[in-house]
Amino acid sequence: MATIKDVARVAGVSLGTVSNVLNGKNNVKPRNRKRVYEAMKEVGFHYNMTASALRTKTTKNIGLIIPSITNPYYPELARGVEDAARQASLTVFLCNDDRDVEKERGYIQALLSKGVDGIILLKPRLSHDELMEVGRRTALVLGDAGVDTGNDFHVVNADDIQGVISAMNFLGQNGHRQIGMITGMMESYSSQSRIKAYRQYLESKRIPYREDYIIIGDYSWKCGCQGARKLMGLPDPPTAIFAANDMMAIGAIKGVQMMGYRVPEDVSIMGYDDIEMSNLSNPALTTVHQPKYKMGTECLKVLHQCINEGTDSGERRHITMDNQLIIRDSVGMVR
Amino acid sequence: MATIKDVARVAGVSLGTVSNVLNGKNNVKPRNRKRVYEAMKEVGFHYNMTASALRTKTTKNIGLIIPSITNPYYPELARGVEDAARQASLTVFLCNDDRDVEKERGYIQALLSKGVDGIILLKPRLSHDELMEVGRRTALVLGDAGVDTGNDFHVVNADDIQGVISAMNFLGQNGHRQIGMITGMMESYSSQSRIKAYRQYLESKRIPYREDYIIIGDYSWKCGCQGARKLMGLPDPPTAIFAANDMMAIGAIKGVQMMGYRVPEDVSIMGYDDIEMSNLSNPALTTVHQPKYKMGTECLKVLHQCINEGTDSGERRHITMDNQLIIRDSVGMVR
DNA sequence: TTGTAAGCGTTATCAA
DNA sequence: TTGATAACGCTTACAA
Repeated sequence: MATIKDVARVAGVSLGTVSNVLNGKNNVKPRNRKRVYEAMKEVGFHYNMTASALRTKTTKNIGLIIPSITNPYYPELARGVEDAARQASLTVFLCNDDRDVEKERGYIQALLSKGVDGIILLKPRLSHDELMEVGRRTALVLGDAGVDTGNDFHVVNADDIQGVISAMNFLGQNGHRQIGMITGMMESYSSQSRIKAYRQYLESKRIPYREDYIIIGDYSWKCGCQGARKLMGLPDPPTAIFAANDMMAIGAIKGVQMMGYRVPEDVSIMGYDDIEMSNLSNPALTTVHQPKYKMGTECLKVLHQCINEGTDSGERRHITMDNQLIIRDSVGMVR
Repeated sequence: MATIKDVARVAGVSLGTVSNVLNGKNNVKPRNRKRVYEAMKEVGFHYNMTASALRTKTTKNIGLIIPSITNPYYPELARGVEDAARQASLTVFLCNDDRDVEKERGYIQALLSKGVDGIILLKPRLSHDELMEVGRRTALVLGDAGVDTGNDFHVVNADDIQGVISAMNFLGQNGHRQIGMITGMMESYSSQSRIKAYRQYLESKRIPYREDYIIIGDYSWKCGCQGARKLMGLPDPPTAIFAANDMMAIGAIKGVQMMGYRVPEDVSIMGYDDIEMSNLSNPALTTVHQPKYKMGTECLKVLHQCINEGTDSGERRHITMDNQLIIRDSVGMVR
């Protein structure tokens, strides 16, 4: 493998000069610059970023840690960070941690040891202290992180409260007061804030909270299907079902249809996320759009700033992205 | 940042000894090994893989280049390579090339320069020669690659011919002889082989090939929707529609339903891929299952062998994975 | 504007 | 079993 040394020799210039043309410095005589380019071609030179990284302590690599790319929420987000990373000449390591602390820790250690310039960590499970330590070692941006992050981290969140409230409001406007909910896993921060917002809405409308209207789900469509069936099996079933993500909502549609109910004539279904498939369910799903791609680009933008400023510049950015109600066909007036 | 030099000093041993314990060599006295560990803790040592990579010329990083992670075919495949990579202590760079040669080339150059130990490239667009050059510089595994790869590369393919034939056979068994097809983009190798297999089936059954039964699609559900509508608008519409992927098939279901047709009573719809959503369409989609996750793990397995053997060990592996017909509810007997 | 040389943090070779 | 030392391929003072 040819190195800059070979290039220098062939071009009849010094190492430093070759390095300078490689780095686009303008303190090189055109004549020499040309010679260097020719020599590079002649010897078949390939730049070695590892060596550069060792010297400069920057790899132009970043890590993206998400629960799982197979969760339909994440491909778009990942694409967002990737596109923005590409623009910033960064390459991204993709890591799926399955929301498992051990895996998360493992990936972070690996990334750190590989010298990434920064890490975007979604739905972090690590303790505050551990995260602080990571933040000391590299640029760190948290996504979909809990409130307990205080002002210690850069955070990009979707506004779950606002999203849930607008969904509930729309249900309310359609006359629904008996609203069942299928939640996500309760250890998830966003599940908790979604259910909190649900209760908040109920209180504001003086609608009593009913334990039996709550199904704890796991974000899978099967769960949505079963959950909806359980809800509709109640002696006093809800007139609307709000699922904490679209997969479960689509499962819920399937579930109630299997029982012979029509959507939305007999029961309304509201989703959350607005994944591509929501257009395609039958009826098309009314849901809350999360700006997934935008969240990805935003995460990278913050990370990039963070990298350029150095880790320890005082201010921590806190970005909250708005969600938007998407009205399609799965919610109707209460019968 | 503490280095092994600091560790060595504090532990009162030499650099080499520290390196040896770090690399799990057993030629270190237990006593010294213990001292080293203590010293590492004391000085807060963090292993620097960049330095190691420079010296050993192996980064434990690999690249995965796919068209786009937002295409529902790829998350599962990516997860497969990631899981297998994790087991092999490899970290993976994710690159979306949108099937654009320039982007593909750009990513490959970047990965090469970053010293990846290998690259998994799906649906390659580069010329044979360029790919050969890449293969000379790093371990290379091609996925979903055309036939023109000859015996020059390691290749993992799904058996499109067999998959399409079994789908067509099933349609045939249900009495269908007028079968419309919505293809993928024609520059895609797998689109071509799918349509080839379609024609092959027709010939074998002595069914004339009809140009007007072919819609050129782009793998999007919208296209499936429009395509199906066009097909059903024909004076002599098909009794079954075979879409080259599930997204288009689900779009097709939606499209024909909008026209008032029932699936499968009035027209049957067959998909391809078996993405998770196919369970959820209404009716549930009959389709051909592609072992996406398995393809991912298989790609990595081959790459890993390839890395361990060195690039130039003669034999090129060629793996073809079977597809499997999944019978659900969108195909029925011809009326 | 160019050349020289030190150094980034490891691993590997060789001698002790 | 250990220690000293030379790489690995680049960047960056500093000197010329």
